[in-house]
Amino acid sequence: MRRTYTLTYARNVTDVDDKINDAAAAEGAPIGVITERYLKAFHADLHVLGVAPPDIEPRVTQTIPQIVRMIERLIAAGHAYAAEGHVLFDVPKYADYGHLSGRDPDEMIAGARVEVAPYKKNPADFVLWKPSPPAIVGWDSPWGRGRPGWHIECSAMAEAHLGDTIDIHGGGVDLVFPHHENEVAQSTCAHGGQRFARYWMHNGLVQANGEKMSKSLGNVKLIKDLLVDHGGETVRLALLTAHYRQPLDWTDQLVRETGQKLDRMYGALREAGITGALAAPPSVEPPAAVLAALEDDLNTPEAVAELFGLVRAANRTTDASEKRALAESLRAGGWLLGLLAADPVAWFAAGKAEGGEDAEIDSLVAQRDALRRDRNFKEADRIRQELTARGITIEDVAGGPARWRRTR
RNA sequence: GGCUAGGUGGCAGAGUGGUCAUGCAGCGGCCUGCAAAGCCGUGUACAGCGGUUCGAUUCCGCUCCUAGCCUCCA
Repeated sequence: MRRTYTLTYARNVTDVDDKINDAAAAEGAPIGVITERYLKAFHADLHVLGVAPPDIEPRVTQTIPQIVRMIERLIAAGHAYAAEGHVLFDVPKYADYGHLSGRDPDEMIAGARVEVAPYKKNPADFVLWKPSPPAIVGWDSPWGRGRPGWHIECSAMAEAHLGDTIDIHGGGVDLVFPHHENEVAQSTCAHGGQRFARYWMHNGLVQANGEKMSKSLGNVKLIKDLLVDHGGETVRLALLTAHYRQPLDWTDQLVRETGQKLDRMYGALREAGITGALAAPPSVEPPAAVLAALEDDLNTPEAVAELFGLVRAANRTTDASEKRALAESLRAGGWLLGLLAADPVAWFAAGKAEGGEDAEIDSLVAQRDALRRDRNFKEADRIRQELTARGITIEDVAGGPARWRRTR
């Protein structure tokens, strides 16, 4: 996006809610200790995945005055009301409620299953501010000591940092209702009917072996656990396998095939003589087809397919300079996707250790090279068989020492 | 039950009103001492039933199935 637009990327952090409060109470620590810990881990994981950091990362606890002021405006405009220390958004007063998520407010009210709090004028009304008992974190407000409800914080942070209207709002599909619906309602009503977001990008969810990841099912995959077994680049490409709006089923097969894909790409770079890691944007222009795929609603599967077109072209040509040019184009395309920046030789050496078993394998491969030079193929093949059985694939190189890698 | 998004070749996964996705796996060939890697070739794939059209996987309707949300979790 930055190729075409001046971009400000903001990512809100909700660093106070009832789950955090519960965790803090359980540990006897202030909420800041809990949120700081998880935020750090979150940042570390994203860094390994090659996710670009936001320009600004506002936090709820630093936005309380703006939240209070926004609630005051909503009350003044007749879109919210205070009751028993709570402030609630008056849903029926906002005619477009339900538009984003395609829901009919009347039906939702009729189908409300949850017990309706007595202070609500309408079952669909949601909390903007709620009172905090002394044991729970709270801030002074015109309605007494309390804390923000879920939803208002995002409206207030967006307003404080990006203005009344933002261009693109992202988030998981699971947040469309109620969170984003409520955000639209609050922001639109606080801004005299001004449009809140021009575009919404809702990403599909990652599933695990065909079922939803959830704590209650106990099948949640943490990024840091995935990274123990696989490189960040492999996890990243695996996540880019499906279009962002589609759900993605996380399986062992997916990860294995993703490793094979990267082997194929890095193999083409290596054969073309590309060396070293790429630390800064490449000077070569990215392939137009890759750029076009990404600019078309972020079609990453299409972009990756275009990358493979370059792989094949580079592998096919026997002209060294053409091969090199295609490989550099491939790498420039990979850069747009946050891929292929590693040193190609190092890629295939990843996971190899000095000494130990790997030193022994090195030695066996060298022995086999010598046997092949003596045309003692019987003995050379015996060593290869032994290594194959140990999960090692050998690639002979004409006029040089053989390469080996662990079989995927 | 309501809403939303989907059902594409063995698997994963794009896309399109009328020749090609792509990757993995399979099969045949080239290369190789033999392999691996790579290259070349190879698949009556578009849930079912109707409709629109000269022509539909692509548009419309219905049916069946799946996932998500409407509730926890994130």
